[in-house]
Amino acid sequence: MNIRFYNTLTHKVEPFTSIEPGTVSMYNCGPTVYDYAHIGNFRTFVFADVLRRFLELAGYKVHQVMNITDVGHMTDDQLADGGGEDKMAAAAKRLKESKKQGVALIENPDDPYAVAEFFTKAFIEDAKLLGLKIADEYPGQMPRATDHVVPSMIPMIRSLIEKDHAYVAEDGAVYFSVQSFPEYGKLSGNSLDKLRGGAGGRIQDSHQTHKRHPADFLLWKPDASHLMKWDSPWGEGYPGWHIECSAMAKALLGRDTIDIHTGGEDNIFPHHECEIAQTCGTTGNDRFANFWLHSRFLLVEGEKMSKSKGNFHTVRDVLEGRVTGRPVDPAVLRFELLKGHYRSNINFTAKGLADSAKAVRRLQDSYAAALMIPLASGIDRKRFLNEAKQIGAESSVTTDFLGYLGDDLNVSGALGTVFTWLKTRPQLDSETLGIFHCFDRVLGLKWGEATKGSHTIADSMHLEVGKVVRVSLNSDAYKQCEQLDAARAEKDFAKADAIREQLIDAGYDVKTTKEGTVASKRLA
RNA sequence: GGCCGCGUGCCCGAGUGGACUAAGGGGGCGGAUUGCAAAUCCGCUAGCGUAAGCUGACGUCGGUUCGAAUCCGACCGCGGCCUCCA
Repeated sequence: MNIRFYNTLTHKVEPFTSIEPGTVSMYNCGPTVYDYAHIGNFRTFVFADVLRRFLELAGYKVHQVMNITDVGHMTDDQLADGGGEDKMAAAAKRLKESKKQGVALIENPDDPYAVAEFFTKAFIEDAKLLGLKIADEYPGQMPRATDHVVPSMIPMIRSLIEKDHAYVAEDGAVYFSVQSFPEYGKLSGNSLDKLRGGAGGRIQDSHQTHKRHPADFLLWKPDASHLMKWDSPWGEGYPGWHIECSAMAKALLGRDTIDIHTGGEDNIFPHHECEIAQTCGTTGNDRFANFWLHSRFLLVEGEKMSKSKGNFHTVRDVLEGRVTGRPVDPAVLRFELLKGHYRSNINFTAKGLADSAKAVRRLQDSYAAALMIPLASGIDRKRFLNEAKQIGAESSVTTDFLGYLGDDLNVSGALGTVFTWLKTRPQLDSETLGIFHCFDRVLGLKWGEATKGSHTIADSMHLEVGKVVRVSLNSDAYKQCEQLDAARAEKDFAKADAIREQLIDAGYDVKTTKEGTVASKRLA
């Protein structure tokens, strides 16, 4: 199929082809683990996940790597070139605060490795809830930077020095020399003479004096006082902020040039620019990644997300109901984060979340109905599912869906085909089930699993099954549904309404169908 | 100061030169159904008109074109970057 992506490197939409036919190597800039991940982080991670899933549905084998940044690094915005407070130290401080308040999240907050481990675990939990496939490949495909300092980063730094792309300055630190790499600036559209040093207000003059060029960036900082430190030919210290991705991409993907590299828009400069310089400086190739894809930022209720504005939400805040006052199903948050185009800012709103909940409910109910076919008709379930997958993948509906995704990952357009198709009231057969299956392979809303713990019926699309199907997986709610039906049959409406209220209070959406009452877990 | 992305109807969000008479979702309104709801289904949801139809409308103003939401220019607005940040 034809696939096109907007490539930040070339500033245009280009046809996508992989280096090796049939496989795609992809590196995603991953989380820092000094705190819980927020919804803006996950906007970018969900984007990367949808990209991977799309490529898989399109027939590629995808080698995906997402790093976990667990090296301390400085935290003070004004003191970026060394100095300032260590991020791990800041995280430790926060953990101690919570310990004082009686919540001991971790045994020893002064152990940076323990802090990193704690937030890594939290991240993987969040990632699994939100359906990131890469989380199932942890730790294999999700390397931790601390594991790669000695085997991958130090050799790469040494190689850059040998090839005169890096130098040891008077202060003992190792810097990459941007002037040794003429392509520096190509990705972001910057040029060395136009870059206004310090315009971002984050660098300190005293650290600039040892560099040959103001834009030279740190590869190794000797610093015995740093919380996390390693032995190196340049003294005990820690690696620069950009080297980990270059080193781990090479180590885990096993190639000098990869197909796709992704990240948030803030990574374009300097992070990805520096990665290109480092990798190409080592390999001598002119490309690190053939395609650079960047997602735009998420806004909250139309404004930038910031702690001072009080609109800074972690994934947990949203899921546990601290944002909207009600728990939110992870599938709803995922839908909210993926429904817009990755190259537009998305606006996270309470209303949008409610919209998404409605959409997810419709999809889940419809899919659940299709899943009931073998149950309703007594067909062998496994055989039926396999057959359905095959037929679904060949359907023109699936082709349309893929067509939109192939056009620079147009998820909104693809969702349009989903709902347009649903409107046609598809027959409840193996093709329909197969189409749903294909949709969800990309959307990742776990429709099948979501139906667990709720009741559902096979005719929610008003299709011909000829048999009542009501599944009971949560016995309490199911019993209440039966009691409600009995009360209605006896025309004891007061009792029926009371039971309905109970179910609603317990967090269920209650609907009445010809076949009886159905309660399903409220999504948001 | 420089570089980059975006701006669509009540809201979200596709569309990127002619079939746009702007997909799809949400909300709203009317109807079917219901003990009542919810869900579901049908219709409507810029203005005028009984209607056929006419006129608007894609940040603003210009331009290119037989034809522009779509291309070009300027401007306005939003977002990102100019050494930690998705």
